[in-house]
Amino acid sequence: MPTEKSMERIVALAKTRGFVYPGSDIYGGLANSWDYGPLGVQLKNNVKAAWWRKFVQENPYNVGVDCAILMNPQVWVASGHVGGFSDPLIDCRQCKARNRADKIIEDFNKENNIDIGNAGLDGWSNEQLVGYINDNNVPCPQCGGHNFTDVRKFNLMFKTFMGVTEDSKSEVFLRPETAQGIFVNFKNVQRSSRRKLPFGICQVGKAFRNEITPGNFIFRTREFEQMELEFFCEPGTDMEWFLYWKDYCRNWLKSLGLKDDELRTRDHTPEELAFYSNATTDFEFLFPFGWGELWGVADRTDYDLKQHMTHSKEDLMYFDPVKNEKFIPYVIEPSLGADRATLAFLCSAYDEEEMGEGDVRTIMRFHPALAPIKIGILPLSAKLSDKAEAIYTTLSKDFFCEFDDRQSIGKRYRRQDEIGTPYCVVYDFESDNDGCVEIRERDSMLKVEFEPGNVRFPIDHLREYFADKFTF
RNA sequence: GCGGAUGUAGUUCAAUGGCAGAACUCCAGCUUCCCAAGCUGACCACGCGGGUUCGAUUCCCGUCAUCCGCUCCA
Repeated sequence: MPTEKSMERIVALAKTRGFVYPGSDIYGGLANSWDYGPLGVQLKNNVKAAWWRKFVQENPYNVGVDCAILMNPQVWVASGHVGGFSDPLIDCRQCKARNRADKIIEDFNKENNIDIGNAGLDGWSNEQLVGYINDNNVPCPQCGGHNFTDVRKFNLMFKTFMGVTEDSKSEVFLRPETAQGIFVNFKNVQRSSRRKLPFGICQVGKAFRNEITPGNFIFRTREFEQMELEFFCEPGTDMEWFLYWKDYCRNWLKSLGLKDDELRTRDHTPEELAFYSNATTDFEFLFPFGWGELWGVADRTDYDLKQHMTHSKEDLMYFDPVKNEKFIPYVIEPSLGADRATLAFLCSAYDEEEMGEGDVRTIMRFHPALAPIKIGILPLSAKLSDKAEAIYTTLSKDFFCEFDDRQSIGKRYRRQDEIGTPYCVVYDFESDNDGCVEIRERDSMLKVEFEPGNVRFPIDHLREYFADKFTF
Protein backbone atom coordinates (compact mmCIF):
# COMPACT_ATOMS: atom_id res chain seq x y z
CA MET A 1 0.00 0.00 0.00
CA PRO A 2 1.64 3.22 -1.12
CA THR A 3 1.77 5.89 1.54
CA GLU A 4 2.60 9.54 1.71
CA LYS A 5 5.82 8.54 3.27
CA SER A 6 6.93 6.58 0.26
CA MET A 7 6.39 9.68 -1.92
CA GLU A 8 8.74 11.53 0.38
CA ARG A 9 11.26 8.78 0.01
CA ILE A 10 10.97 8.82 -3.74
CA VAL A 11 11.53 12.58 -3.80
CA ALA A 12 14.50 12.16 -1.44
CA LEU A 13 15.99 9.39 -3.55
CA ALA A 14 15.40 11.45 -6.68
CA LYS A 15 17.47 14.27 -5.25
CA THR A 16 20.15 12.12 -3.64
CA ARG A 17 20.86 10.01 -6.67
CA GLY A 18 20.42 12.71 -9.27
CA PHE A 19 17.06 12.07 -10.87
CA VAL A 20 15.33 15.34 -10.06
CA TYR A 21 16.46 18.41 -8.14
CA PRO A 22 14.44 21.43 -6.98
CA GLY A 23 14.79 24.15 -9.63
CA SER A 24 17.04 27.13 -8.92
CA ASP A 25 17.99 25.37 -5.71
CA ILE A 26 20.80 27.67 -4.55
CA TYR A 27 18.54 30.72 -4.84
CA GLY A 28 15.87 29.23 -2.64
CA GLY A 29 14.06 27.60 -5.51
CA LEU A 30 11.30 28.71 -7.86
CA ALA A 31 7.80 27.46 -7.21
CA ASN A 32 7.18 24.09 -8.76
CA SER A 33 10.15 24.09 -11.04
CA TRP A 34 12.31 21.01 -11.13
CA ASP A 35 15.52 20.12 -12.88
CA TYR A 36 16.33 16.68 -14.13
CA GLY A 37 19.74 15.41 -13.07
CA PRO A 38 22.11 12.99 -14.80
CA LEU A 39 19.90 9.95 -14.18
CA GLY A 40 16.62 11.80 -14.54
CA VAL A 41 17.43 13.08 -17.99
CA GLN A 42 18.34 9.55 -19.05
CA LEU A 43 15.11 8.17 -17.66
CA LYS A 44 12.97 10.86 -19.24
CA ASN A 45 14.77 10.59 -22.57
CA ASN A 46 14.21 6.85 -22.48
CA VAL A 47 10.50 7.38 -21.80
CA LYS A 48 10.26 9.78 -24.71
CA ALA A 49 12.28 7.50 -26.96
CA ALA A 50 10.07 4.54 -26.08
CA TRP A 51 7.00 6.58 -26.90
CA TRP A 52 8.46 7.79 -30.18
CA ARG A 53 9.42 4.27 -31.11
CA LYS A 54 5.97 2.88 -30.45
CA PHE A 55 3.95 5.76 -31.87
CA VAL A 56 6.08 6.91 -34.79
CA GLN A 57 8.66 4.31 -35.74
CA GLU A 58 6.58 1.17 -35.28
CA ASN A 59 3.17 2.55 -36.12
CA PRO A 60 2.20 2.42 -39.78
CA TYR A 61 -0.05 5.47 -39.63
CA ASN A 62 2.00 8.09 -37.85
CA VAL A 63 4.72 10.60 -38.60
CA GLY A 64 6.46 13.10 -36.36
CA VAL A 65 6.98 16.85 -36.18
CA ASP A 66 8.67 19.30 -33.87
CA CYS A 67 6.98 22.68 -33.92
CA ALA A 68 7.96 26.05 -32.50
CA ILE A 69 6.90 26.96 -29.00
CA LEU A 70 6.16 30.53 -30.09
CA MET A 71 3.34 30.73 -32.59
CA ASN A 72 1.34 33.43 -34.29
CA PRO A 73 -1.03 34.75 -31.59
CA GLN A 74 -3.96 34.14 -33.95
CA VAL A 75 -3.43 30.43 -33.38
CA TRP A 76 -4.55 30.85 -29.79
CA VAL A 77 -7.51 32.96 -30.75
CA ALA A 78 -8.62 30.21 -33.12
CA SER A 79 -8.01 27.42 -30.64
CA GLY A 80 -10.05 29.18 -28.00
CA HIS A 81 -7.19 29.58 -25.57
CA VAL A 82 -7.22 33.37 -25.59
CA GLY A 83 -10.93 33.58 -24.86
CA GLY A 84 -11.77 30.37 -23.15
CA PHE A 85 -8.61 29.28 -21.47
CA SER A 86 -9.07 31.64 -18.61
CA ASP A 87 -11.23 31.32 -15.59
CA PRO A 88 -13.12 34.24 -14.10
CA LEU A 89 -12.28 33.73 -10.46
CA ILE A 90 -14.03 35.38 -7.57
CA ASP A 91 -13.29 35.19 -3.84
CA CYS A 92 -15.75 35.30 -0.99
CA ARG A 93 -14.45 37.85 1.52
CA GLN A 94 -16.47 36.22 4.27
CA CYS A 95 -15.35 32.59 4.09
CA LYS A 96 -12.33 32.99 1.80
CA ALA A 97 -13.63 30.39 -0.62
CA ARG A 98 -12.73 30.84 -4.26
CA ASN A 99 -15.12 30.04 -7.05
CA ARG A 100 -15.56 30.54 -10.73
CA ALA A 101 -17.98 33.41 -11.20
CA ASP A 102 -19.66 31.83 -14.22
CA LYS A 103 -20.10 28.57 -12.40
CA ILE A 104 -21.87 29.97 -9.35
CA ILE A 105 -24.16 31.98 -11.61
CA GLU A 106 -24.98 28.88 -13.63
CA ASP A 107 -25.66 26.85 -10.51
CA PHE A 108 -27.74 29.65 -9.05
CA ASN A 109 -29.79 29.95 -12.22
CA LYS A 110 -30.31 26.23 -12.48
CA GLU A 111 -31.50 26.08 -8.88
CA ASN A 112 -33.89 28.94 -9.32
CA ASN A 113 -35.05 28.01 -12.80
CA ILE A 114 -33.75 31.19 -14.37
CA ASP A 115 -33.12 30.91 -18.10
CA ILE A 116 -30.75 33.40 -19.66
CA GLY A 117 -30.90 31.87 -23.13
CA ASN A 118 -28.78 29.58 -25.24
CA ALA A 119 -25.64 31.64 -25.31
CA GLY A 120 -25.45 31.38 -21.56
CA LEU A 121 -22.56 33.25 -20.07
CA ASP A 122 -20.28 32.92 -23.07
CA GLY A 123 -18.47 36.12 -23.82
CA TRP A 124 -19.56 37.93 -20.68
CA SER A 125 -17.11 40.48 -19.38
CA ASN A 126 -15.91 40.53 -15.81
CA GLU A 127 -18.12 43.53 -15.11
CA GLN A 128 -21.17 41.75 -16.48
CA LEU A 129 -20.53 38.74 -14.28
CA VAL A 130 -20.06 40.85 -11.15
CA GLY A 131 -23.07 42.96 -12.06
CA TYR A 132 -25.22 39.88 -12.46
CA ILE A 133 -24.10 38.46 -9.13
CA ASN A 134 -24.84 41.73 -7.34
CA ASP A 135 -28.15 42.42 -9.10
CA ASN A 136 -29.48 38.93 -8.45
CA ASN A 137 -28.02 38.49 -5.00
CA VAL A 138 -26.22 35.31 -5.99
CA PRO A 139 -24.89 33.89 -2.72
CA CYS A 140 -21.56 32.26 -1.97
CA PRO A 141 -22.14 28.52 -2.35
CA GLN A 142 -19.99 27.82 0.68
CA CYS A 143 -21.23 30.28 3.31
CA GLY A 144 -24.20 31.97 1.65
CA GLY A 145 -22.63 35.40 2.01
CA HIS A 146 -22.80 38.26 -0.50
CA ASN A 147 -19.42 39.87 -0.02
CA PHE A 148 -17.39 39.04 -3.12
CA THR A 149 -14.18 40.43 -4.52
CA ASP A 150 -14.05 41.55 -8.15
CA VAL A 151 -13.62 38.96 -10.83
CA ARG A 152 -10.03 38.33 -11.74
CA LYS A 153 -9.41 36.58 -15.00
CA PHE A 154 -6.62 34.20 -14.83
CA ASN A 155 -5.34 33.36 -18.27
CA LEU A 156 -3.40 30.18 -18.16
CA MET A 157 -1.07 31.20 -20.97
CA PHE A 158 2.33 32.71 -20.31
CA LYS A 159 2.91 35.92 -22.23
CA THR A 160 6.16 37.22 -23.54
CA PHE A 161 7.32 39.70 -26.13
CA MET A 162 8.92 39.27 -29.48
CA GLY A 163 11.37 41.90 -30.63
CA VAL A 164 12.91 44.64 -28.59
CA THR A 165 9.92 46.59 -27.37
CA GLU A 166 7.31 45.37 -24.98
CA ASP A 167 4.23 46.78 -26.67
CA SER A 168 1.09 44.83 -27.32
CA LYS A 169 1.83 44.35 -31.00
CA SER A 170 4.79 42.15 -30.24
CA GLU A 171 3.00 40.10 -27.59
CA VAL A 172 3.24 36.34 -28.04
CA PHE A 173 2.35 33.34 -25.92
CA LEU A 174 4.27 30.30 -24.85
CA ARG A 175 2.21 27.43 -26.19
CA PRO A 176 -0.11 25.89 -23.58
CA GLU A 177 -0.24 22.65 -25.56
CA THR A 178 1.67 21.09 -28.41
CA ALA A 179 -1.48 20.09 -30.30
CA GLN A 180 -1.98 23.37 -32.17
CA GLY A 181 1.40 23.15 -33.85
CA ILE A 182 0.20 19.90 -35.34
CA PHE A 183 -3.16 21.26 -36.48
CA VAL A 184 -1.68 24.25 -38.25
CA ASN A 185 0.72 21.91 -40.07
CA PHE A 186 -1.93 19.40 -41.01
CA LYS A 187 -1.91 20.37 -44.68
CA ASN A 188 1.90 20.61 -44.91
CA VAL A 189 2.42 17.20 -43.41
CA GLN A 190 -0.35 15.52 -45.33
CA ARG A 191 0.99 16.82 -48.63
CA SER A 192 4.71 16.38 -48.06
CA SER A 193 4.48 12.92 -46.54
CA ARG A 194 1.88 11.84 -49.14
CA ARG A 195 -0.42 10.54 -46.43
CA LYS A 196 -3.92 9.34 -46.93
CA LEU A 197 -6.48 9.27 -44.17
CA PRO A 198 -6.31 7.89 -41.62
CA PHE A 199 -2.95 9.12 -40.41
CA GLY A 200 -1.50 10.72 -37.35
CA ILE A 201 1.09 13.34 -36.40
CA CYS A 202 3.17 12.99 -33.26
CA GLN A 203 5.03 15.59 -31.30
CA VAL A 204 7.05 15.69 -28.12
CA GLY A 205 7.68 19.11 -26.67
CA LYS A 206 7.40 21.63 -23.92
CA ALA A 207 4.22 23.45 -23.06
CA PHE A 208 3.51 26.11 -20.46
CA ARG A 209 0.47 26.75 -18.31
CA ASN A 210 0.12 29.21 -15.53
CA GLU A 211 -1.78 26.75 -13.39
CA ILE A 212 -3.48 28.04 -10.29
CA THR A 213 -2.28 25.18 -8.21
CA PRO A 214 0.60 23.09 -9.35
CA GLY A 215 2.17 20.56 -7.05
CA ASN A 216 2.93 16.98 -6.20
CA PHE A 217 6.54 17.00 -7.27
CA ILE A 218 6.78 16.82 -11.08
CA PHE A 219 3.14 15.73 -11.43
CA ARG A 220 1.81 19.19 -12.12
CA THR A 221 4.24 21.92 -13.05
CA ARG A 222 3.84 25.14 -14.99
CA GLU A 223 6.44 24.12 -17.51
CA PHE A 224 5.95 20.58 -18.71
CA GLU A 225 6.55 18.31 -21.62
CA GLN A 226 3.85 16.60 -23.63
CA MET A 227 3.85 13.63 -25.93
CA GLU A 228 0.88 14.10 -28.19
CA LEU A 229 -0.63 12.36 -31.14
CA GLU A 230 -3.28 13.97 -33.31
CA PHE A 231 -4.83 11.24 -35.35
CA PHE A 232 -6.91 12.32 -38.33
CA CYS A 233 -9.69 10.08 -39.58
CA GLU A 234 -12.89 10.14 -41.50
CA PRO A 235 -15.95 11.32 -39.55
CA GLY A 236 -17.95 8.30 -38.52
CA THR A 237 -14.88 6.16 -38.01
CA ASP A 238 -13.75 8.20 -35.03
CA MET A 239 -15.19 5.95 -32.31
CA GLU A 240 -13.50 2.94 -33.84
CA TRP A 241 -10.15 4.75 -33.83
CA PHE A 242 -10.81 6.09 -30.36
CA LEU A 243 -10.96 2.50 -29.12
CA TYR A 244 -7.94 1.52 -31.20
CA TRP A 245 -5.77 4.21 -29.61
CA LYS A 246 -7.01 3.54 -26.10
CA ASP A 247 -5.88 -0.02 -26.55
CA TYR A 248 -2.60 1.04 -28.10
CA CYS A 249 -1.85 3.37 -25.19
CA ARG A 250 -2.66 0.74 -22.62
CA ASN A 251 -0.37 -1.75 -24.33
CA TRP A 252 2.47 0.73 -24.37
CA LEU A 253 2.16 1.43 -20.65
CA LYS A 254 1.96 -2.22 -19.77
CA SER A 255 4.80 -3.26 -22.05
CA LEU A 256 7.00 -0.90 -20.06
CA GLY A 257 6.06 -2.47 -16.79
CA LEU A 258 3.08 -0.63 -15.31
CA LYS A 259 0.88 -3.11 -13.49
CA ASP A 260 -2.86 -3.63 -13.71
CA ASP A 261 -3.53 -2.64 -10.13
CA GLU A 262 -1.85 0.74 -10.51
CA LEU A 263 -3.55 1.66 -13.76
CA ARG A 264 -7.20 2.37 -14.52
CA THR A 265 -9.26 4.16 -17.12
CA ARG A 266 -12.00 6.63 -16.44
CA ASP A 267 -14.49 7.89 -18.99
CA HIS A 268 -15.45 11.52 -18.70
CA THR A 269 -19.09 12.13 -17.89
CA PRO A 270 -21.00 14.31 -20.36
CA GLU A 271 -20.85 17.21 -17.87
CA GLU A 272 -17.08 17.21 -17.56
CA LEU A 273 -16.32 16.76 -21.26
CA ALA A 274 -14.46 19.68 -22.76
CA PHE A 275 -16.60 21.71 -25.14
CA TYR A 276 -14.69 20.43 -28.17
CA SER A 277 -14.87 16.75 -27.27
CA ASN A 278 -17.55 14.14 -27.61
CA ALA A 279 -15.69 11.41 -25.75
CA THR A 280 -12.68 11.41 -23.45
CA THR A 281 -11.04 8.65 -21.48
CA ASP A 282 -8.33 9.22 -18.92
CA PHE A 283 -5.69 6.71 -18.03
CA GLU A 284 -4.99 7.15 -14.35
CA PHE A 285 -2.02 5.92 -12.39
CA LEU A 286 -2.01 5.17 -8.69
CA PHE A 287 0.64 7.59 -7.43
CA PRO A 288 1.60 7.49 -3.75
CA PHE A 289 -0.57 10.60 -3.33
CA GLY A 290 -3.55 8.97 -5.04
CA TRP A 291 -4.94 8.36 -8.51
CA GLY A 292 -3.73 10.94 -10.99
CA GLU A 293 -4.35 11.47 -14.66
CA LEU A 294 -1.60 10.27 -16.89
CA TRP A 295 -2.97 10.14 -20.38
CA GLY A 296 -6.06 11.78 -21.81
CA VAL A 297 -7.47 10.20 -24.92
CA ALA A 298 -10.02 12.54 -26.48
CA ASP A 299 -12.20 12.53 -29.54
CA ARG A 300 -11.87 16.19 -30.53
CA THR A 301 -14.21 15.86 -33.51
CA ASP A 302 -13.43 18.38 -36.26
CA TYR A 303 -13.33 21.27 -33.81
CA ASP A 304 -9.67 22.27 -34.22
CA LEU A 305 -9.37 22.09 -37.97
CA LYS A 306 -12.68 23.88 -38.34
CA GLN A 307 -11.52 26.67 -36.05
CA HIS A 308 -8.30 27.10 -37.99
CA MET A 309 -10.16 27.06 -41.29
CA THR A 310 -12.37 29.87 -40.06
CA HIS A 311 -9.59 32.00 -38.65
CA SER A 312 -6.85 31.41 -41.22
CA LYS A 313 -9.22 31.27 -44.19
CA GLU A 314 -7.16 28.31 -45.44
CA ASP A 315 -8.90 25.24 -46.74
CA LEU A 316 -7.93 22.41 -44.40
CA MET A 317 -10.40 19.91 -45.82
CA TYR A 318 -9.19 16.52 -46.90
CA PHE A 319 -9.95 15.28 -50.38
CA ASP A 320 -10.70 11.58 -50.51
CA PRO A 321 -9.68 10.43 -54.03
CA VAL A 322 -11.58 7.16 -53.81
CA LYS A 323 -14.89 8.57 -52.67
CA ASN A 324 -14.21 11.75 -54.59
CA GLU A 325 -15.37 13.97 -51.76
CA LYS A 326 -14.04 16.58 -49.39
CA PHE A 327 -14.49 16.69 -45.66
CA ILE A 328 -12.94 17.94 -42.46
CA PRO A 329 -11.25 15.05 -40.67
CA TYR A 330 -12.10 14.10 -37.11
CA VAL A 331 -9.29 13.96 -34.61
CA ILE A 332 -8.43 11.46 -31.90
CA GLU A 333 -5.92 12.90 -29.47
CA PRO A 334 -4.00 10.76 -27.01
CA SER A 335 -2.12 13.32 -24.94
CA LEU A 336 0.43 12.18 -22.41
CA GLY A 337 2.54 14.22 -20.03
CA ALA A 338 6.18 13.21 -20.35
CA ASP A 339 7.01 14.35 -16.82
CA ARG A 340 3.99 12.55 -15.44
CA ALA A 341 4.84 9.40 -17.30
CA THR A 342 8.39 9.63 -16.00
CA LEU A 343 7.06 10.08 -12.47
CA ALA A 344 4.72 7.14 -12.89
CA PHE A 345 7.56 4.88 -14.00
CA LEU A 346 9.67 6.22 -11.14
CA CYS A 347 6.95 5.46 -8.58
CA SER A 348 6.10 2.14 -10.11
CA ALA A 349 9.72 1.06 -10.10
CA TYR A 350 10.41 2.09 -6.52
CA ASP A 351 10.70 -0.82 -4.13
CA GLU A 352 12.29 -1.68 -0.84
CA GLU A 353 13.29 -5.22 -0.10
CA GLU A 354 13.82 -6.68 3.36
CA MET A 355 17.12 -8.49 3.45
CA GLY A 356 16.81 -9.67 7.05
CA GLU A 357 17.87 -8.13 10.37
CA GLY A 358 16.45 -4.75 9.48
CA ASP A 359 18.58 -4.56 6.38
CA VAL A 360 16.71 -2.96 3.51
CA ARG A 361 17.72 -2.78 -0.11
CA THR A 362 16.24 0.06 -2.15
CA ILE A 363 15.68 -1.06 -5.67
CA MET A 364 14.31 0.65 -8.74
CA ARG A 365 12.77 -2.00 -10.93
CA PHE A 366 12.81 -0.03 -14.15
CA HIS A 367 12.04 -1.84 -17.33
CA PRO A 368 15.45 -2.34 -18.97
CA ALA A 369 14.37 -0.09 -21.83
CA LEU A 370 13.82 2.76 -19.38
CA ALA A 371 16.71 2.21 -16.99
CA PRO A 372 19.03 5.24 -17.00
CA ILE A 373 22.11 3.05 -16.73
CA LYS A 374 21.92 -0.23 -18.61
CA ILE A 375 25.08 -1.96 -17.43
CA GLY A 376 27.29 -1.39 -14.42
CA ILE A 377 30.87 -2.38 -15.14
CA LEU A 378 32.49 -3.48 -11.87
CA PRO A 379 35.96 -4.87 -11.33
CA LEU A 380 35.86 -7.26 -8.40
CA SER A 381 38.92 -5.49 -7.05
CA ALA A 382 40.30 -2.07 -7.86
CA LYS A 383 43.42 -3.90 -8.98
CA LEU A 384 41.43 -5.13 -11.98
CA SER A 385 40.23 -1.68 -12.97
CA ASP A 386 42.24 -1.39 -16.16
CA LYS A 387 40.78 -4.55 -17.66
CA ALA A 388 37.26 -3.61 -16.62
CA GLU A 389 37.67 -0.15 -18.05
CA ALA A 390 38.46 -1.68 -21.43
CA ILE A 391 35.11 -3.47 -21.29
CA TYR A 392 33.44 -0.21 -20.33
CA THR A 393 34.93 1.50 -23.36
CA THR A 394 33.66 -1.22 -25.67
CA LEU A 395 30.17 -1.56 -24.27
CA SER A 396 29.68 2.19 -24.01
CA LYS A 397 29.53 2.34 -27.79
CA ASP A 398 26.20 0.52 -27.64
CA PHE A 399 24.85 1.00 -24.14
CA PHE A 400 24.78 3.55 -21.40
CA CYS A 401 27.22 2.09 -18.88
CA GLU A 402 28.64 3.13 -15.56
CA PHE A 403 32.06 2.15 -14.33
CA ASP A 404 32.48 1.82 -10.57
CA ASP A 405 35.47 0.47 -8.65
CA ARG A 406 34.94 2.21 -5.34
CA GLN A 407 34.26 0.30 -2.13
CA SER A 408 33.14 -3.29 -1.82
CA ILE A 409 31.45 -5.23 -4.56
CA GLY A 410 28.32 -5.66 -2.43
CA LYS A 411 28.04 -1.94 -1.93
CA ARG A 412 28.39 -1.36 -5.62
CA TYR A 413 25.63 -3.86 -6.39
CA ARG A 414 23.38 -1.96 -4.00
CA ARG A 415 24.26 1.32 -5.61
CA GLN A 416 23.29 -0.02 -9.02
CA ASP A 417 20.11 -1.52 -7.55
CA GLU A 418 19.18 1.84 -6.16
CA ILE A 419 19.33 3.50 -9.57
CA GLY A 420 17.67 0.61 -11.34
CA THR A 421 20.56 -0.72 -13.40
CA PRO A 422 19.36 -4.07 -14.77
CA TYR A 423 22.77 -5.69 -15.35
CA CYS A 424 26.23 -5.67 -13.85
CA VAL A 425 29.31 -7.07 -15.53
CA VAL A 426 31.95 -8.17 -13.07
CA TYR A 427 35.57 -8.64 -14.03
CA ASP A 428 37.19 -10.94 -11.47
CA PHE A 429 40.49 -12.68 -10.83
CA GLU A 430 39.56 -15.56 -13.11
CA SER A 431 38.83 -13.28 -16.03
CA ASP A 432 42.47 -12.94 -17.01
CA ASN A 433 42.65 -16.69 -17.42
CA ASP A 434 39.32 -17.63 -19.02
CA GLY A 435 38.51 -14.39 -20.84
CA CYS A 436 35.09 -14.40 -19.22
CA VAL A 437 33.12 -12.18 -16.87
CA GLU A 438 30.12 -12.71 -14.64
CA ILE A 439 26.84 -11.07 -15.34
CA ARG A 440 24.60 -10.22 -12.42
CA GLU A 441 20.93 -9.45 -12.89
CA ARG A 442 19.29 -6.82 -10.75
CA ASP A 443 15.99 -8.57 -10.25
CA SER A 444 17.25 -12.02 -9.46
CA MET A 445 20.51 -10.95 -7.84
CA LEU A 446 21.84 -14.09 -9.43
CA LYS A 447 24.64 -14.64 -11.77
CA VAL A 448 23.27 -15.42 -15.18
CA GLU A 449 23.62 -19.04 -16.20
CA PHE A 450 24.63 -19.52 -19.79
CA GLU A 451 25.29 -23.20 -19.89
CA PRO A 452 24.76 -25.82 -17.25
CA GLY A 453 27.49 -25.52 -14.68
CA ASN A 454 28.90 -22.46 -16.29
CA VAL A 455 28.04 -19.02 -15.02
CA ARG A 456 30.66 -17.13 -16.93
CA PHE A 457 30.37 -15.32 -20.20
CA PRO A 458 33.09 -14.54 -22.76
CA ILE A 459 34.08 -10.90 -22.87
CA ASP A 460 34.32 -10.94 -26.66
CA HIS A 461 30.59 -11.63 -27.01
CA LEU A 462 29.16 -9.19 -24.51
CA ARG A 463 27.90 -6.81 -27.16
CA GLU A 464 25.88 -9.58 -28.79
CA TYR A 465 24.60 -10.79 -25.44
CA PHE A 466 23.19 -7.38 -24.51
CA ALA A 467 22.04 -6.47 -28.02
CA ASP A 468 18.40 -7.42 -27.45
CA LYS A 469 18.15 -6.82 -23.72
CA PHE A 470 16.91 -3.25 -23.69
CA THR A 471 14.03 -3.31 -26.11
CA PHE A 472 10.39 -3.65 -25.15
C1' G B 1 -4.17 33.12 -5.14
C1' C B 2 -6.86 31.68 -0.15
C1' G B 3 -6.71 28.67 4.62
C1' G B 4 -3.56 25.36 7.69
C1' A B 5 1.34 23.11 8.77
C1' U B 6 6.67 23.03 8.10
C1' G B 7 11.91 24.99 6.87
C1' U B 8 18.99 22.63 10.89
C1' A B 9 24.83 18.90 6.49
C1' G B 10 23.39 15.30 0.27
C1' U B 11 19.51 12.24 3.30
C1' U B 12 16.97 11.19 8.09
C1' C B 13 16.80 13.28 12.79
C1' A B 14 18.69 16.01 17.57
C1' A B 15 19.84 20.22 20.78
C1' U B 16 20.19 25.47 22.07
C1' G B 17 18.88 33.35 23.62
C1' G B 18 26.00 32.48 24.37
C1' C B 19 31.59 27.13 20.19
C1' A B 20 24.99 23.52 16.50
C1' G B 21 25.44 17.05 17.58
C1' A B 22 24.54 12.09 15.48
C1' A B 23 23.56 8.17 11.92
C1' C B 24 23.66 7.05 6.90
C1' U B 25 25.66 8.96 2.24
C1' C B 26 29.88 11.08 -0.15
C1' C B 27 35.54 11.81 -0.39
C1' A B 28 40.91 10.19 0.86
C1' G B 29 44.09 6.28 2.84
C1' C B 30 44.83 1.19 4.76
C1' U B 31 42.65 -3.58 4.47
C1' U B 32 39.31 -7.14 2.15
C1' C B 33 37.36 -9.25 -2.43
C1' C B 34 30.83 -11.79 -5.14
C1' C B 35 25.81 -9.01 -2.47
C1' A B 36 25.33 -3.18 3.44
C1' A B 37 32.52 -5.65 5.75
C1' G B 38 36.25 -3.25 9.01
C1' C B 39 39.77 0.67 10.63
C1' U B 40 41.68 5.86 10.25
C1' G B 41 40.87 10.59 8.56
C1' A B 42 38.45 14.64 5.78
C1' C B 43 34.29 17.54 3.88
C1' C B 44 29.44 19.47 4.64
C1' A B 45 23.91 22.73 7.69
C1' C B 46 20.55 26.65 11.07
C1' G B 47 16.08 28.87 3.44
C1' C B 48 16.58 34.40 2.63
C1' G B 49 15.97 39.62 4.51
C1' G B 50 14.81 42.81 8.37
C1' G B 51 13.67 43.81 13.73
C1' U B 52 14.23 43.11 19.27
C1' U B 53 18.82 42.00 22.10
C1' C B 54 25.38 42.96 24.59
C1' G B 55 24.48 38.54 21.69
C1' A B 56 19.22 35.33 17.49
C1' U B 57 19.52 28.96 14.44
C1' U B 58 16.20 29.86 18.80
C1' C B 59 11.73 35.45 19.98
C1' C B 60 8.95 38.97 16.39
C1' C B 61 7.87 40.71 11.22
C1' G B 62 8.37 40.02 6.11
C1' U B 63 9.76 36.99 2.13
C1' C B 64 10.91 32.47 -0.49
C1' A B 65 10.12 27.31 -0.74
C1' U B 66 7.75 22.60 0.47
C1' C B 67 3.48 19.68 2.22
C1' C B 68 -2.11 19.24 3.08
C1' G B 69 -7.03 21.21 1.57
C1' C B 70 -10.03 24.65 -2.29
C1' U B 71 -9.55 24.92 -7.79
C1' C B 72 -7.60 23.26 -12.52
C1' C B 73 -5.38 20.01 -15.88
C1' A B 74 -1.50 16.55 -19.56
